Amino acid sequence: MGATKTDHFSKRQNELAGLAKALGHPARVAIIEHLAKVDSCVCGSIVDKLPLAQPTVSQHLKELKNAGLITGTIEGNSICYCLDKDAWTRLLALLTPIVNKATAAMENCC
Amino acid sequence: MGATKTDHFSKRQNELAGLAKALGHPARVAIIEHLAKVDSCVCGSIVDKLPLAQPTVSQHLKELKNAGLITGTIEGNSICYCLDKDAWTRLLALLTPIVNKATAAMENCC
DNA sequence: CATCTTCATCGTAATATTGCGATGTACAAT
DNA sequence: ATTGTACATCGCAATATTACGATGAAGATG
Repeated sequence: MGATKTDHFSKRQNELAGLAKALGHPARVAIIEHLAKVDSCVCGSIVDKLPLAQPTVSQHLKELKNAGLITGTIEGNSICYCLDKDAWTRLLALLTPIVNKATAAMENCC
Repeated sequence: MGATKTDHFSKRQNELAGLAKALGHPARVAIIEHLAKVDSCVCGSIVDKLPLAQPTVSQHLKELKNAGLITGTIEGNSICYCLDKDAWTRLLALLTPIVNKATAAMENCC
């Protein structure tokens, strides 16, 4: 065992888990926060911002791209990374109802 | 290698990564959604809702508790699980600025 | 063309996660 | 006291993740 039983869960559950999993590493959070701080696309220079070797960063960027949280457009010799609007909107849409329930639940609860 | 270099990143980044990682599995999303749907604490009966064996569910619940997303109170023979208001509020607070930037960035971007 | 820069991929080692059977613990009920 | 129920923990096997050196591919630059 060790493989996640993806097929036993709903599409929605797998979608949220996939997005959350992509965010579930500080290096990837750092990448995302950097893109958010710059407030636009970033061509190159992402490796320099992280305390990790280039292949490792490349791998993290790949996972973020696979999850859909960022896009990468080839820009001459380097690559232009950008936050993906739709994915982040979707993530918030998936989380908000849960957060609402979580904050409301305390009333009639332990 | 293989160990996450937690100490190279900021407290904030590790905090968000930790919360996201806990959500990064469909079984744990399913648990959370169940708690949200019921809209109050749930004593027992969580194992029955998942297509996983009891020790596996117990482990997922433990991770959610460690991340702080849920609380578990001993209630006689069973345990009362509940969404943790503060953690979810915090998660939203960590994500919102990023989402705002993500939705705004498309304007002046690739 | 030769070379540099930028990023991806391969291969591999270390470590973490996932899943479950077996077993343990604690309270409840008879 | 014995049995049952609910959950946790242990131990193991299968798989996934993390990290990086070495190497490869593609455009830029001299």
